[in-house]
Amino acid sequence: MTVTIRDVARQAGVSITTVSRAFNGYQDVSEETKKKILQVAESLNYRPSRVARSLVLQQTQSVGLMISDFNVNPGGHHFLFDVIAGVHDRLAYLGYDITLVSTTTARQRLISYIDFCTERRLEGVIVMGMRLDDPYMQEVAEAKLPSVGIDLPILSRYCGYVMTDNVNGARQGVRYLISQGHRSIGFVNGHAQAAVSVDRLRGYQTAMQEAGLEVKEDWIIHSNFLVDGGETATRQLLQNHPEMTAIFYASDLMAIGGMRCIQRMGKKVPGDIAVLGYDNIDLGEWVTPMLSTVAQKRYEMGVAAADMLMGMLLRQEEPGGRLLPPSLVIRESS
Amino acid sequence: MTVTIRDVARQAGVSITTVSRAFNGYQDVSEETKKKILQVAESLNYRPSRVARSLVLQQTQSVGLMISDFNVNPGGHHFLFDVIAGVHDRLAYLGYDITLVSTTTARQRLISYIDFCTERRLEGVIVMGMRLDDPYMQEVAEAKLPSVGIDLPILSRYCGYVMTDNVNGARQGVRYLISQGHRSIGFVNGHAQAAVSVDRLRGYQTAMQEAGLEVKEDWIIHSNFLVDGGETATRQLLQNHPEMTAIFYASDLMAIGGMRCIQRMGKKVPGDIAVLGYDNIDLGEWVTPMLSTVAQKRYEMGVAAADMLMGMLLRQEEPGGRLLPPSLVIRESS
DNA sequence: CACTATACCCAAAACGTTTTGGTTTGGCAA
DNA sequence: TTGCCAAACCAAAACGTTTTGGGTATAGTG
Repeated sequence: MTVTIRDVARQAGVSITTVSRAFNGYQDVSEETKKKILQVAESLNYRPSRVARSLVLQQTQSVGLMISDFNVNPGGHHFLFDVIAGVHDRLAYLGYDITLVSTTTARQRLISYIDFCTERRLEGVIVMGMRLDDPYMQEVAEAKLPSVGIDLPILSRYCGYVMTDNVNGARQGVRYLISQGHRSIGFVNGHAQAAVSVDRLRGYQTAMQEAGLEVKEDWIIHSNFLVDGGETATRQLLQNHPEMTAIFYASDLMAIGGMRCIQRMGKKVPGDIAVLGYDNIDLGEWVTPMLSTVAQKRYEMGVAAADMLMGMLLRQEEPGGRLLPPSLVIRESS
Repeated sequence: MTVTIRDVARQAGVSITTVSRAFNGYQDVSEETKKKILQVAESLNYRPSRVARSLVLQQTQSVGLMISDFNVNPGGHHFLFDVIAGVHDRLAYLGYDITLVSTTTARQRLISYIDFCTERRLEGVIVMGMRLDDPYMQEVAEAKLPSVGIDLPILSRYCGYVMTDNVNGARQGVRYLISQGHRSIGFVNGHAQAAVSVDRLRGYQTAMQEAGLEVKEDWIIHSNFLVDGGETATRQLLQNHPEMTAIFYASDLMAIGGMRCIQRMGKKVPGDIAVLGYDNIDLGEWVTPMLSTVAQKRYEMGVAAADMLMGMLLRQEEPGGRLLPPSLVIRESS
């Protein structure tokens, strides 16, 4: 059926050792036989089997890409897609394969994360989209398998992470709003089970305190990162606190929902209420007014995560926590 | 290092044959020894190696997911992410693994699609995001490897496809505009190298002709599926044809760009110009006015593609062309 | 001529499974 | 006793590679 190294060897009149060595660029095979072998291989359409290779080499050159709750992650694509692209490009460039892993049921029975990975002999894993209260969290953190989390600050012997410097991102954002003269600044945060929410909250608090402004608990609302959540949170904020002149959102999606709500209430953005988002998704440029936001480098996060994992795998580097700098992009909404 | 079936066998005092058979649910191993084996395996943390298994079984239980131009596909996430989720969920459910494949350079040298897949012994491939003029197209079509394209109508002995019924989608959409009294209806299509563009154009033409309306060539513009493309195309259309009262777009992104343009020109949607998009991306609900659109079932497309591929693999079914029904969702923009 | 160095090549073992074609054991009927 | 059967187990081959530890010429050197 499939053509093997043995077929090539027979056809070329050499041993399989020689074929193998010819293919792997060893020096102890003459130019002549090498040419012959390559030519025979070509004519037979021979492709070396990675699985046989993996078996004997005891390494698969492949890592898992774990995306939590793939199917029930509305709006997740705005963030995750670019990260995946970054991870993919970097790993593919280094010759590593990517296998998709999910936390959801496979074959109807729940298979443990670590079982899945060791059965496939994955050499490492990149984890994304996971909540802090996800039951798999523990497993990932404790596994003796090199892994790096994206927006998931777990650090251990085998486990590093990459995320945007959310404390500073939020801090810079709020600081900008303050610099524009705002004093009553609301904050619509994401849900508390996202690591980023914790940091962004701290950034907000820090910026307010640094400016000598009081941090009022009921200026802060936890929502869901999505447009509708931003809308309802905004309504609540504005009804209870008419003095508010600016709102900072922990995601662009919520900010877009917020702008919509504000405009529906007959107020102007940024005239009456300034709006600042977080993420810099493509659509921020296309809403009216154009959304100001704290930008995350999503593709670069993927690349950084891949690099960290490769560092562990290839050069036994220690995992760490890598923070990528955010940047402020001011458009029209603030 | 890693614990193998041999370790389990030794520790349990049986042969590796018996361990294997115990694990695979054969009947000729007594309850007692089976219990013993399972217990030993548990205590040793034994996990059978899929790679050894693949080698002897001559099947990997894994398929490729090929995403064309992963990194240079702005806006692609709106469509591709959900499809990927569908493909993933279905295949994971059936116990198949997914390996990411891209058309881009791996290890700096261009590796052929078919080489990539056979080296890894992938059993099939699902291809998405590919243009008709992609150099890989030919290769996919001619490969003796079961594959199904998404929005890529190539049909051969080994190659099927899944797409939305774009002819009817466009036809229904335009028909709706006509039913609302519009007679001068522009069409902003995607680029001609996308299979869907061909079909949507035909749908537009059909609907116009069925209503006895003339199809004017310069009412039709080919653009790029993206917001900015929609914006410029709209400006062009409206400047040259002030009589136009409705525009149909081949993507929601372009429709959103179009609405922005129309509003910038001081006209009202849908009062002056009615707008109808295509895709039903999440943001259509959150622009003002809310976007009317032809909805595609993205997740279901992924599931259908996975199902077709599995049908070929598991039950030797013939590949075919599966068309999923679109549906009209009318909101405020038309 | 004997010895050594070099260039080229190869047999066999190993990787961790599955499966084939057995063997062994004990029980039971004739 | 013998023969037969079923239940429980196993040795060995196979899957397609890589690598180790050689071997055999040929050419060069003293």
